[in-house]
Amino acid sequence: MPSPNRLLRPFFNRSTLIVARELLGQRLVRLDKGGARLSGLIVEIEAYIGTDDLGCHARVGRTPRNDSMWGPPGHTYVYFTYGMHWMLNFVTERSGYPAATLIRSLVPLEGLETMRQRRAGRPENTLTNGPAKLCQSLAIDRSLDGCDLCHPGSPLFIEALSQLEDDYVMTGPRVGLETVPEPWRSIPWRFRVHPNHIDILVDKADQ
DNA sequence: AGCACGATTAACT
DNA sequence: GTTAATCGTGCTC
Repeated sequence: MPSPNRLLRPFFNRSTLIVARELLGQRLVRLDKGGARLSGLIVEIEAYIGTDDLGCHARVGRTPRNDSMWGPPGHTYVYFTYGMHWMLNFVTERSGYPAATLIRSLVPLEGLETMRQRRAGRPENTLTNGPAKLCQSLAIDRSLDGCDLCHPGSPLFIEALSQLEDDYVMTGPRVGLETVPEPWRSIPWRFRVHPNHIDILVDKADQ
């Protein structure tokens, strides 16, 4: 059953910075085993753009690991790091150009019981407030690498809500790039929903 | 074949 | 604030 407001290919086939900015406040939906809906609002996201970006995995060229990032927009790029964590990205821009957005944090909306089970023993406020934590709660791993967000019936997609006003968007340097040379280390390609606006956003999404 | 390291997290002082 | 966990990946020999 196609979702009425699912974001489609043209949305992702644009400048990565625009896509990242506009994904803030949108609802990420994961159809779990059995079809149960797990979802959350995207409140933190980062952009990784091309082979010149020394913070981007594509800096080493096309490899089996980062292959999805070079493919068509609107697909996932899911990778494994630190020997234990999965990370979720959405591929942007034209096919052949490697760029993606890293989903760093969600506010959980649906399926919290399942998320709690997968994050057993951890505090309630740590279900999806980190790139590896949200992948654990949503059961995202290698099997979802290359998944087409725009394909009807896909187990992962974005439901469009209203666009966030600029007043509620914060930008800054990307996280975890301390060893990356400037300007890439400090370039403000991290986007967040202002903390004071998150409750309002959740209330609107609940309507 | 061997090596150094990572778009992180949790547990520690 | 510091550090261990843990292994796939890409690089060098």
